Amino acid sequence: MARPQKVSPERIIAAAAVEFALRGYSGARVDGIARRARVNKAMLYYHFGSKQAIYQALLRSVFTSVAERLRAIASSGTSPTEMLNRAVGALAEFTGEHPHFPAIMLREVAGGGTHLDRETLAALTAVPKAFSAIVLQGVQAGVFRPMHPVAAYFTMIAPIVFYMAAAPIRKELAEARLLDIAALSPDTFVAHVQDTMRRAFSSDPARQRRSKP
Amino acid sequence: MARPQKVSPERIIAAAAVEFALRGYSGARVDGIARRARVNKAMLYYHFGSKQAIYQALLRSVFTSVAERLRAIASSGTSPTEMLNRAVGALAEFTGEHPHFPAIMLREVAGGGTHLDRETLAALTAVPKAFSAIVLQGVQAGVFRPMHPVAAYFTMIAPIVFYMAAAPIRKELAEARLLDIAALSPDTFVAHVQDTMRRAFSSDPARQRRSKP
DNA sequence: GTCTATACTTCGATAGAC
DNA sequence: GTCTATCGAAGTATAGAC
Repeated sequence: MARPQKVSPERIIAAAAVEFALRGYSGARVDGIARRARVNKAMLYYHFGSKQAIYQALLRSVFTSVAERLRAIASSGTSPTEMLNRAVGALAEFTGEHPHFPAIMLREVAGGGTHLDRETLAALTAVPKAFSAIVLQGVQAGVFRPMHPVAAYFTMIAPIVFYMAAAPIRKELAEARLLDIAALSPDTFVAHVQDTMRRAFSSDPARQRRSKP
Repeated sequence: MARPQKVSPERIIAAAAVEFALRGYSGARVDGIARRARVNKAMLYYHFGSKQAIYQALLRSVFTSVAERLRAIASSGTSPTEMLNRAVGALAEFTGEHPHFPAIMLREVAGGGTHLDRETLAALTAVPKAFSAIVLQGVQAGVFRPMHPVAAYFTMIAPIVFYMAAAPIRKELAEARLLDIAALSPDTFVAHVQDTMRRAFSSDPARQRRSKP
């Protein structure tokens, strides 16, 4: 019978996601995280010990979730082409649930892993590994052309993450009438990436429409 | 006959590029920029007035250079497919000359343009506009499938910038033996992206090899 | 476990001599 | 134009009461 007050650590991580995504590691303020989580700043230090520890806990949580979704798709038993579609869709869907994910990923890549310990790096690595499993199945089945699975990973995840993270700047450019992108909705773009990846990965044009030549 | 001391503003911008790329806007230190540029900190304020002004000058310079290269390709008169190859190559080449460019771009996208004035936003916009000119030529000639040119832009630039910016983290993961990417050199990846984009943008399999069906 | 108050540090910016 | 010295704000982290 302990009670009322919601858990805390989860709320703190959720608040940290917003703060780090918006301002970056250095720009994020511990006070800002505390305010967003509606807990006292001392609580952050009580639960996590440091700003860096909060950051690492956040990244481990995010990357582990993403990798799990991709692994589920990789072991679903459907066709590689369908897995590819679902992988792109799953990333878009994950972004819908965690709108801060793309910016966090972009910032961490740009930061070169400076603030990460080995465990967090391992969690990050699980994402390309999960996607590689999909690519390898497609290549071995002959429906994808031979390619380095990590190269395929970069060409798939970068457009999705980049476009999604660019949401604020796209909005700003559209409103300032600097760029005409009214027709480019997120759904449209996700479909574009699925189409693009399917064409780019297919082993050859003849097989592009039928999986059994 | 003024003399000795090299110009300064250029040196400051070059130093700022390194500092901002490595640490992000908030993480970058004005003292750090001054030290890298081997000028006194007061000189930065004499020439630029504020940290933010240095940042904006840097971004205008970088985006303007990139846009110019793409525009040159767009008006070169070669085939759209060749332009596409050259655009990807030009971005890779630009990164070779300005190794900090990818991280700066990723960080700015993630930051949502927060630190930018309208002029800098316009300079940023020139990049997708220049690439769109290439895409539109290809679509009108029938060698590219119909697509939103800005969608095409995102799918092309994101992999290059993302992969290049990831250089430090790729190195770290490879050395920690967390990911096997020894075979994935920058040259290999650039060729992969060129191949991927050519396949993804082609109007249809039959036309992939001949421009006149 | 939770909060207030504060110690300690770092950073952006400027004053003022030369 | 260039430098040294420094101010004031803001930031991370902690002490200590409850």
